[in-house]
Amino acid sequence: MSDVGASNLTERCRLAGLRITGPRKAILKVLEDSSDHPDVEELHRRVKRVHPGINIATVYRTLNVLSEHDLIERHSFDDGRTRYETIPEEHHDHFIDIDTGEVVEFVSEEIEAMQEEIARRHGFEIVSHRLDIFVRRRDP
Amino acid sequence: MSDVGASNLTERCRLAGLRITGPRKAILKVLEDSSDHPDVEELHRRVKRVHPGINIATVYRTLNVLSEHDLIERHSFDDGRTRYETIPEEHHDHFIDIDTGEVVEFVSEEIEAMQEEIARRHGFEIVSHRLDIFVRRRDP
DNA sequence: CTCTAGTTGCGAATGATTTGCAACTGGCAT
DNA sequence: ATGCCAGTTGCAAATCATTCGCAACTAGAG
Repeated sequence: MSDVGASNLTERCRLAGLRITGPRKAILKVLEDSSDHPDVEELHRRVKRVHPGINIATVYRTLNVLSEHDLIERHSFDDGRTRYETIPEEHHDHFIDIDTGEVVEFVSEEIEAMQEEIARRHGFEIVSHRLDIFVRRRDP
Repeated sequence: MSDVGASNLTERCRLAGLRITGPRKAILKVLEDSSDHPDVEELHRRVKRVHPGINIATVYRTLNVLSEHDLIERHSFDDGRTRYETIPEEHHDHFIDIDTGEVVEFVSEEIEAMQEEIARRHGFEIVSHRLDIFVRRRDP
């Protein structure tokens, strides 16, 4: 019962009609085990540890399929490459430390609520959003 | 006094120590005249109308120089290409209509304030941020 | 007017991501 | 179990956005 989450993403893939192949199992496992926001190259590196033969094109293709099915989330901060994370239980936003590149997640009900409010005023319905705050550590 | 803004960006370039060349004049003019958020290819297209011979590499280089000097702002929504806009008088965030691709700007003091608050709680100092809200028009 | 560091055009190089294609393989239907 | 076949994979080549090397220019300081 410790890795309930493990079957979760795989199960959702199955429900989405995706075939659970060897390479995919490996990719899904790595995604589930990653609590950070790795880019494709890093994911490929991690996946190779459990499924050595895998080609990076497969990683790209799988990530695309997964994100098209809303099973993972794609981010583009500002470093040129795309980064991924599993869809979090509850939505969150990001602090990006511009000195270290570290990513910290946070949630704010108030901000979310205010977004809804503003969107409504503009006649929009929110589909999704992203809030990335670029920060640096306060001088101690 | 109608196009005060026109000499503005050019002037700021001069102050930043940049040489105002023919190609640059053209690029600056296009940037000033653009109220949308064009990508490099689109900017190149527009610049060619006023300075036909210009190479896209020049556009790239100039945009990089400008944004390094904080004279324009670079955005990466989710379509893979980078888009630019002149630095707005006051900061704003974006609604992106996922059906049409249209970008609408908005400001919210409250959200800004709330971000400061949250960052402080996390021991961060905000350098900048971006809030992109992906929306669709409310059914009438 | 001269000189030179900053700029430009061009084409080739890069880096990230996609695609064509032939060989495989899950997993539903026998 | 067994066979079938659309979905998937590996590989290499292709594509896309962006950068770079370099020789030829040119603002604009002196």
